[in-house]
Amino acid sequence: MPPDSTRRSERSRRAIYDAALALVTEVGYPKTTIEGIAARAGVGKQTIYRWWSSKADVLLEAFIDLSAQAAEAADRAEVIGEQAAYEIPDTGDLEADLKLVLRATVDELLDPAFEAPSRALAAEGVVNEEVGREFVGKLLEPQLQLYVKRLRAAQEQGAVRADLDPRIALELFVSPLAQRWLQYTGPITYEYTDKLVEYALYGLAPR
Amino acid sequence: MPPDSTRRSERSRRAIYDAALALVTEVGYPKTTIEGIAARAGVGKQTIYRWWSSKADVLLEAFIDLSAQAAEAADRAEVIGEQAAYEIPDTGDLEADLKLVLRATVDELLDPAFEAPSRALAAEGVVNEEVGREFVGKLLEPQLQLYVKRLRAAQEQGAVRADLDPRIALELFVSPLAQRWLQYTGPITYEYTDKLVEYALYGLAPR
DNA sequence: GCTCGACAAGACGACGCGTCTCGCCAAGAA
DNA sequence: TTCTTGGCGAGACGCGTCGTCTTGTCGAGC
Repeated sequence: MPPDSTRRSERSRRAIYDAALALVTEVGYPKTTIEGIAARAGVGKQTIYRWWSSKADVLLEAFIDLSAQAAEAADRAEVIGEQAAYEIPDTGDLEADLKLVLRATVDELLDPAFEAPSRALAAEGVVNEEVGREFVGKLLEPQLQLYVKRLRAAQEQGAVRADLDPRIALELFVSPLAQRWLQYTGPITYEYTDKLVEYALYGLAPR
Repeated sequence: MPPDSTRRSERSRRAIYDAALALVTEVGYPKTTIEGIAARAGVGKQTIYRWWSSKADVLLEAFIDLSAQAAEAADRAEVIGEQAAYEIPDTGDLEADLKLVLRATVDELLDPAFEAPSRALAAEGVVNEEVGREFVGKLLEPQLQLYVKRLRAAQEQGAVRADLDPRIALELFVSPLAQRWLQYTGPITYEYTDKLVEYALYGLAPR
């Protein structure tokens, strides 16, 4: 039978999240062990096995929690443009808006606190379809839907062709950045993401 | 001191490649162990540790070998269009050529014999920069350079703007497919890759 | 005050790690 | 031919982590 969640220790849960994120950052995902997380968190191993099914599962929840905290903090501070986790700006200039957001994404991808855990989860997701789909569903796809929304607005404004599928269109500038980050296929710079936006909007063929 | 490669057993090398590829396909990368590869190949563990530094290293060489064999076979058969590992066709119609090659790539990505090992290596590469760079340098980048060559030809033909960087341009249609495959962010179909080519060539903005 | 179940701690057998020590055997030297 | 060399298959070894199980503690609700 499942454990009684009303008696669950919030203190342990938080300690486990913190320990998991710290260990992944410090020693890397492969050397992060359940035993290590338990020891660091001052927690019995059984407490981890009681609530999570695997190392990846722990890290996924820890990272979701971290993202939620970060989004909340950004929301409170009402900082626009630095890392708009909740919405993509709409100034009426699609090209400028996309360039701005992609530059912010570049900053986030290179932020060590986010890089280690998200790399670990992405890697696990490549080889473990269940983890992959959960990672995408809970973290990646919601971000991508922000682009869908912005592109739909652009279609109404006439800045993007009305017959295009926004969910595919966004991949033209998001996926190249993602691939460079995931697979080290090239450098990640503002100049690069700016070009991606330009190439995607105006096409490779001459006008 | 390094071992004497002139006395190396070719028989063992091949058996190790075969065992590694088979195990990754059958039980998955995480459950593939050096001990398991050795046992399956009928080989002492030390023989593996003598010539390779890690599980990823073994698999990388095994997969490179597999790819080389496949390319050689395709070359011999002179099959054009099904899986052109050596060159991208140039019929003068860039859109058609790219659609054809991307459709072939879709087939390859869904081929079980290639999928398991290449997923495993990609995953390892995400979290292990050294493996990642080797994977890219030896396997991925050579493939991408075929697109660079084809796009350069298209630029000379006037089918692609002369001021674009072909190495970035190719990412508009290759990376989205790669991301969907790696991260399960969406279905992979011919219709999808066809659209990628169209969107990339003619742009998102109205003409 | 009593019960119940999560908790920290850690013992347990299983297993893969990477290193090592054995004979065995084939190729080149004497 | 005989001798030497070094990779070879096999597997023992100590170590660390796995996931499970046991023990005693503690706090919340009846």
